[in-house]
Amino acid sequence: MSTTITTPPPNFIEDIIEEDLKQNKNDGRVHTRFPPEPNGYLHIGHAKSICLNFGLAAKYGGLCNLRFDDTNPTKEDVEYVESIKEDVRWLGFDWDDRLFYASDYFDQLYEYAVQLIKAGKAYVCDLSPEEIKEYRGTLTEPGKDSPYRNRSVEENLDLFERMKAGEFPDGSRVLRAKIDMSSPNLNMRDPVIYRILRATHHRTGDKWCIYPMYDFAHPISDALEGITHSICTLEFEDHRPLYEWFINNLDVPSRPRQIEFARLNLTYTVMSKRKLLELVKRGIVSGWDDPRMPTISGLRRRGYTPEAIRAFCERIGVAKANSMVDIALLEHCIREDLNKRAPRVMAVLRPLRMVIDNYPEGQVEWLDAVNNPEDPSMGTRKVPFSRVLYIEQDDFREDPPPKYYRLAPGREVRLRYAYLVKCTDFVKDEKTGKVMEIHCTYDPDTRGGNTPDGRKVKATLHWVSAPHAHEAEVRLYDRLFTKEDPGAEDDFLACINPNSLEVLKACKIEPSLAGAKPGGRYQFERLGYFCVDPDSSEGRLVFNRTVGLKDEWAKIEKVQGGKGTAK
RNA sequence: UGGGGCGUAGCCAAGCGGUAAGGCACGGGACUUUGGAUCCUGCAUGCGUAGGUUCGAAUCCUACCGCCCCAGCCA
Repeated sequence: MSTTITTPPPNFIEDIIEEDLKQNKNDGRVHTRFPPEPNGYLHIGHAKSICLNFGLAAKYGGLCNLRFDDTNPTKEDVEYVESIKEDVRWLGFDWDDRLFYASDYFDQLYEYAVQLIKAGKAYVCDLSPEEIKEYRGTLTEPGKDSPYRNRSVEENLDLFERMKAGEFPDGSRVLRAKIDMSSPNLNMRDPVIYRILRATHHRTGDKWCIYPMYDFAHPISDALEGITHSICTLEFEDHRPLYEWFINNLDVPSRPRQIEFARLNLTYTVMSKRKLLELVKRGIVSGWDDPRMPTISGLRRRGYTPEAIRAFCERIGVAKANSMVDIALLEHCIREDLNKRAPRVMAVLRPLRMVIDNYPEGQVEWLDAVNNPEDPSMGTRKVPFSRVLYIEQDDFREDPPPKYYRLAPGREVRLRYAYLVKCTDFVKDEKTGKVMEIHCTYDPDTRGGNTPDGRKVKATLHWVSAPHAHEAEVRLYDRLFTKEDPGAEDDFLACINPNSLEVLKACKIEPSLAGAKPGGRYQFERLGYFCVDPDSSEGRLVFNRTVGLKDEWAKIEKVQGGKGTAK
């Protein structure tokens, strides 16, 4: 029962595809595409779309293209295309030789525009941007025809040719589709399909000074690639009639169908590229790959796995209702994955010195520790034990609150894989009142943590042998925003969490970690999952906390209204 | 007060006329050398509201209510 593979519930897009397949539309082909604009880094919301598009293709034995929607050179950059390719690949998807760019089709797009003009279905309009807006009408009032709407085919052809040739200044003229200025759908009120824009394109350089609009380029690009199901987000629903208008009025090689689904929203973060860019530009985060960012590169650096992200995308489902997914689900997915795969290791984040008074000075024992109790094939390792250790400050209380069953004066606990120790004394700094050191005695009969007499202890603590410990820096992350839906605030920057990053510089880690490589993921026992940050250097490792372990005590403490140093 | 969508538990989400899947979260318990993991267990007489059709309605019909999107030469 626990091993049943949970198949994701069918979604409405699969229903549509299966119906199309049944009717043998598109000769039974399924061909999707993921069409990012290279104007920012990919985020978890894009991951949903990527998993959907590539997943659908895989499920139905079809193909999925990667196509950059690069029709606006003023906002796009190669930096972004490179990062996008890397992220899609990292997520585990492969577009084989089907890497395309809308800019690949600029020549054909131009010819299609000419085709429209010749059919009397497009015209060059000299209205200024402000005038076009006025003529468009409002939500409740129809627009009115442009005075240039009835130019002759010849004049339009000539003008459009000259637009291309660079004879007119930016913004002075546009090419418009001639549809219906009184349509209740604003997108159908003679939409602009080409504008004059002197900008260097990251791929076509200065070859063009006119660029097609999304609404024109997208359906044609889809058709040229033989896309069968063109999946996009809800805000394009109103554009579907226009998408279909181009498909129906142009001599294109195939007839793709647009389907819309609800984009992903996650609690306690923002997903708009504009807002993410702002966080980067203002230096609120260290970059697009800051581990607090919901970007793919941020999640990767944070220690998330592609498997966890894919599992998440599968569980959230695909539907048309706007929704906001609890970030706890994402955290659940990474814990679930790492629990099975991450080697366990002991690390002390906030060290407290423990001296075992009856343990022989200078003696060292190398004890066996299990690498992953979830997976015996991962084997065991040796960890050094000695007279002086570090334990977590939070694992000792001078006055233990109710339900606290870690170390306290007179109490006995187990040191994981080592011995049972009893606290006999502790040293306090007179000025600060802070506990500086604790003294214990150990029971030699409990080697390995076993109790031959059947004696029970309520707590098992992690520890690191002081003389053998390596030092490391650990970065603890918390949610970037204090509000569930920062995007809904007047100023999303006003609810930035000032404590979203805490850097601990003097952490103690067990020596087996010495050779850890950037990207390596571990469970620090009892603390959480951590991964080695690229900032690590030869002798000094830097770890990012991916996610904490579930923490029963933290819950208890919270309802007790306790202080607690952790978190 | 134009058009396009969407309303099933705290959050996602199945359900397609035969009597409300699943996951997350949350609560209870078992087990435990991680207060982890795992395992049991509880959690919508109810599907935005009100009517109607039907032996039977979350599913069909009508009306109403609420939320989202659209007036870029952005995508």
